[in-house]
Parts: sequence; structure tokens; C-alpha cells
Amino acid sequence: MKLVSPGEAAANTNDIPTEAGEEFARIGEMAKKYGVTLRTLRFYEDKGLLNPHRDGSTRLYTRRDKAQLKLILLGRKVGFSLRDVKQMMDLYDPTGTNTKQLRLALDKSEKQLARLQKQRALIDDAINELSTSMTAVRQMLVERTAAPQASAAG
Amino acid sequence: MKLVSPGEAAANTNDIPTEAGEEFARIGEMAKKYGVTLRTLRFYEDKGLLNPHRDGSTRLYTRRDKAQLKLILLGRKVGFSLRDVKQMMDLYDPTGTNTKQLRLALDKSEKQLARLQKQRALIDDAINELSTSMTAVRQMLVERTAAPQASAAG
DNA sequence: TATAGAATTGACGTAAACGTAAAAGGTGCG
DNA sequence: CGCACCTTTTACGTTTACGTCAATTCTATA
Repeated sequence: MKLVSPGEAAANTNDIPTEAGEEFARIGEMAKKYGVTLRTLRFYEDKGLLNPHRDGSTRLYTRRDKAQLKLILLGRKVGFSLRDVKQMMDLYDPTGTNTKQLRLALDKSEKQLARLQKQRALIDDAINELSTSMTAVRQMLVERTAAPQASAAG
Repeated sequence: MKLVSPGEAAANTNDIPTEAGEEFARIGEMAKKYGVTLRTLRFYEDKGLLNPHRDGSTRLYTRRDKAQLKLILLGRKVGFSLRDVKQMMDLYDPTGTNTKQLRLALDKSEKQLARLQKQRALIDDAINELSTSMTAVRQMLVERTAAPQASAAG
């Protein structure tokens, strides 16, 4: 019974929320479900990005926590730092229109997009330079491998 | 006179190698010429990537050191770690064909090329996801900004 | 000779996102 | 009852390529 917080036990006649209702998840389930480690979840919490409930000392994650984690992972995927993600999440206000939050997100996104495009350009450069030098190296190998006994060229 | 090593002073009647002969460069000149910091040059040396001569305690870089630095910078540009660069440079043998070195370089280059292409794919993914969510955010902002008094859509 | 401008070594600091013990508490099950 | 498994907190370790003092020395020039 300890896994059900007071005031939310009504709709669930099952005493064991595991497997069925999915009302709460413990850290292990969360980790598997989202492909992260326990350490990562605790780390995110330590950084203020997640705030799961507690049953004693055990963390309990609700669907709200899951949504937050999804956002964090999306942020990470597009290259935001956890700091950026936190800045944006901290502006969330369930009672308002969140205009400020959205504007900040958009602003940061534009900058991040620019960074990504710059990175892509750098990588393209690198690919080109690398390909070029690979060709040169191959050529040198050919010169050193083929016809080592005849010809005086070199 | 201390800047000219014994056995190489013949062709240069000028006692001051600065500006003209470019036979040797000190760390400051090197840094400017290649756009790196003094710290970087010392760091590379500390890692065994450079081995400039010394006049007492002052580092003197020859054209050979310059060529090496160019290689290091090229390696870095295409994404090799300094460790990789060192591995490859360590195989250099002025008396042989350097086949081993070239093969290692080619091998590492192929792997690095693959990594770069994977990175580019990830970045493209990120760009797409980011663009998509930016569109969504813009849409949300429009809904919150325009027509806040009329319509019941929401 | 005074002073500014290089150069030297040594060593701690930084950033990001966790990894990896370590030591211990809680829990269900056979 | 005992063992296995999950979870907890604390805290140092990892990686890479330098940055940033600090204290000192060397050198050139006016």
C-alpha cells in the first residue's frame, strides 16, 4: 500500500501497481523504459531536472515525470546541454500560457540550430579533407608497393 | 650566435635568423604562424608530438617541426585524437618506405571517416527534430498570442 | 642599468555527463 | 531464516585538450 499516495488510490483496486496501472514507476522500470541508467536518473534529479515523489526513500515516477524525462532526452538529442534544458523547464507554469517558456525555447532552438549547421559544415570539411588525404596515402602506398625492382622514377 | 646549431651555419651570413632565413623559429613565432597558443605547443611537446631543439632552455622549431605541426593540425581538423596522431607519427622512419605508417594511417582514416559520417547523420537527425519542434513551438505561440478573446478552439 | 617583453616549468582548474565503487537498508520468496 | 535483488547516499574517477595563474629567468633595447 505504500506505493499509492493518499488521494489517488481510488481508481485502482489492485494493491500492486506494478505491471498494470503504471501509475507509478520505480527507478529500475524508468531506466529500462527509457534506455537510461539509474545513475542518469539520479543525476538528472540532482541537477533539478526531475522531481519524483518518494515513498520513504524510494523514488516514484509519475507520468508527469515521464513526460519531463522525454523532454530532457529530446533536448539532449538535439544537442542542448542539461543546463539549457533546465533553464527551459524551470519556466514551466501549469497555470499560465507559458509564453515566456516558449519564447526562450524558440530562442535557444534557433541558436542551437545555427550551431548544428555550423557543426555539419565542419564535419563536411573534415570529410573532404580526410578523403583527399586518404587518396594521397593510397597513392603513396601504390608507389611503394608496385614495381619495386624496375624503373628509376622517384 | 646561439640560435645557429653547429654544422648548419654555413649558408647564412646573417647573425640574426629572425625575419629572414626562417631557419629556426621560437615558440612565439610558431604560435602566431599557425594560430595556436604557446600552451598548445608546449602541450604537444609534452605529449611527445613535437621535439623542437633547444638553445639552453629556449625551444627552437625547424621546418621539420613545422611540418609535424601541420600534420598534427590536419589530424585534429579531421577529428583524430592527439593519441591517434601520435601513434601515426611515431611510426615515421626517414630511412624506410613507411609502409606500416601509411597503412596505419589509412586504417585509422577509414574508421574516422565512418565516425564522421555517423556524426553527420546524427546531426542531420538533430536538425530535423529540432526544426520540427520549433515549428510546433511557433504554432503554440501563435495560438497563445492571436485572438485571445474570440473563438473557443483550444 | 632599468624595464619591458619573451620564455620557462609546475601545477591546479575546466567543462559534461555520467561511471563506478562502497557500504548499507529494505523486500519478497522459498 | 537467509539469500538475492533493488534501492539508497556519498563521493571520487573518467575523458580531452588545453586555460590560467604563479614564480622565475632570460634577453633585448633604450
